[in-house]
Parts: sequence; C-alpha cells; structure tokens
Amino acid sequence: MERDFIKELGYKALDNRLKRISDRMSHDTRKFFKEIEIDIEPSWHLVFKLLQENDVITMVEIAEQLGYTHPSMVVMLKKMTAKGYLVSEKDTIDKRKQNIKLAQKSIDLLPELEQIWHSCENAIYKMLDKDLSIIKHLDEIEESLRAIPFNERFNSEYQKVKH
Amino acid sequence: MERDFIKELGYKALDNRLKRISDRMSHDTRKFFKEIEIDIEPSWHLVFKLLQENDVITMVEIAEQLGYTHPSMVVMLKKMTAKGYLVSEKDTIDKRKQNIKLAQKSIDLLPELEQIWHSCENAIYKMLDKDLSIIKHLDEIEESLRAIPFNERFNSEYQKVKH
DNA sequence: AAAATATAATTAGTTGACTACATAGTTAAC
DNA sequence: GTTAACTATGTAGTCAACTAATTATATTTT
Repeated sequence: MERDFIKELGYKALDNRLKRISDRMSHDTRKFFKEIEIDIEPSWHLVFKLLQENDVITMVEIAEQLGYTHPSMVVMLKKMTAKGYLVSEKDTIDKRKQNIKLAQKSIDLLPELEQIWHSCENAIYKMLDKDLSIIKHLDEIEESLRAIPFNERFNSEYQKVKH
Repeated sequence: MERDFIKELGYKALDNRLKRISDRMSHDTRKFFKEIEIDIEPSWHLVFKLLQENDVITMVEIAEQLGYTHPSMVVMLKKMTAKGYLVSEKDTIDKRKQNIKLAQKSIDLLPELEQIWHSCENAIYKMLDKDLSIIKHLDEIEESLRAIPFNERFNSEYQKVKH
C-alpha cells in the first residue's frame, strides 16, 4: 500500500479530498452506465429529477435551483436536447426565454431511470453506513462559504502573515 | 433566497454536493491567486509540497502519492515545467524515468508559497469552525470506495430492483 | 419615445480530472 | 539471446465545471 499524501494532510487538503471523492464517484457511475448500456451522462440525473417535478422550466431556473452557472447548464441542456431527451421552445410572451421540458423519449425511459436513481441512492446510503451526519457538515461548510467566500477568508489570513 | 435542489436531496446527491463545494473552493482560490498576482495554479500546491519533501522524484511516484492517474500528472507537470517551476531530466540508469525537481525559480518562491499555503490552511480550519470531524467521515468514505468501488455497489443495488 | 439597465441565452476559452491507447525501455523466462 | 511481460511516460479524446464577453429581448427611467 503506497503513501497517500492527500490523506496525510487531513483538513489542509480538504479541497483536493472532496474533489477526489466526487471524481471517483462520478467516474464509477459513468462506468456503470456504460456497463448497463444506457446512453445517459451521470450529471443529467438532477436535470431529469427537476423536470419531473416541473413540467416546464427555463434554463436560468434550472441553473439557479441546481446552484450552477447558466453557461454550464446551456452546454449540458444542449447535449440532452441533441440526444432527444429534452425539447425546448421559445416562450411566446418573453422571447428571451427557452421553455424546456422532457421529450417523449425521456418520459418513456422514466421508470427505468427511477430504478437507476433509487439504486444509486441506496448505494450511497449503505456506503455511508447509514450515518448521514456528514451531510450536516456539508451544509455547514456551504453555509460558511455563502456567508464569506473562500477567497476572502484566504485573503484575510494572508494579510496577517505577509510582510 | 431561491431553492437549493441539491441541498434538499441530502445524501441522495452526495456526489454533486462534494463536487459543488470543491469546485467553489478551487475557483475562489484561483480568484485569490489572480488578486495577489501570483502566476501559479491552485492545483500545483501538492506537487510543490511533495517536491519540498523529496528532492527528486519521478512522475509515477508523484501520481501515486497524490492518488491521481499519471496522464493527469503528465499534463500538470508539463505546464509547471513550461512555466519554469520544475526541471526534469532523464534518469541515467533507467532511461524511461524522468527525474523531476524544483527549479531555482520555485526555490526562490518557496517562502512566499509557504505563507500562502499556511493562510489557506488557516482559512479552512476556521471555515470548519475548528471541528475536524468531517475528515474522519471522508476517510471512511474513501475506505469504503477502496474496498468496493461505487459502480459495484451501484450495480448490486440495481440487480435487486430491475426486472 | 429614447436611453440606460437588466435579464436570458449563447459562445469561446480555461482548468483539471478521466479512460484508452501508443511508445520506449527494462526485466524475466525460456 | 530472443521473446514476453512489465513499467514509465506520453498522446488523444471525453467530460464537467468555470469566467468573461456577446447578442437579443424586456423593463425602467428620464
């Protein structure tokens, strides 16, 4: 077993640690999707879920509710549309808006997708050993970052030590 | 305050949650580096730290100790070399190996970098409200993922429900 | 009514990870 | 001493996020 420098650093490499875990999970998920030959990206999960709840929704609304920038969403939604999972049409009242909804292809696939997501959620639940207390920690971190962005925190520490 | 769908989903969107936090932190860090006009990528942090401890080291060793694939490291180390922070030369005994070490430019910069990293670590420590228990959770998650990869976990849950 | 501002979507370019494959050199097996 | 297997590195292509700047349309102000 070789050395794990990031683990050794503990909280000091928090950022790297979080990224490493989330990358590991999404790459593994992509691998699984390939195995079961479903033509869907893992990252589309939440878009499908959101559109299941909201018949019609605009790009900006999706971005806001998922906490991403809209340029990120544009790219993702364009891919999903290209693959035939979404349809979008211009709003007749406000012509800047694109109203997005699930295409029939998605609606047909939903029962299958539900099973997949449910399996994913169960896998996470068991991986966490049914201990959900980490979520509270994550809530707190995001709360802190919302209150004072990390670059500000970083900078005020830096101002103390730099000469 | 708009809705936060990912937060609502709790453990079910663990992956997205971890990614969102780590992305937020690294983008904020990059922003800070721009502000103080230092020509360094946040992701180089651990490479510098590792090379501070190990005078000379090969690409594969860096990749292993940081827990990344070597293609990822090749790209990063090439950039760092191009910017003059690293020097590498072929091992005389084993000509496949590239021996990598800090260039003078990096050595001169180290005191400054030390201050920056120290500030970063302090910022994280305070952001966590001095409660480091989240790290234990992360250790456990990585331990679980190492024992059984996520795609396997996902798959065994899926086999139970699919018809 | 015209000008200024705001909003929705888009495009382009950057970063940082990955997998899969290719190449070069080393070591082991026969 | 060849051949086979392994190891170190490199290349190509994919993916998901970002920021910054652009375009088109709406809204507000003067």
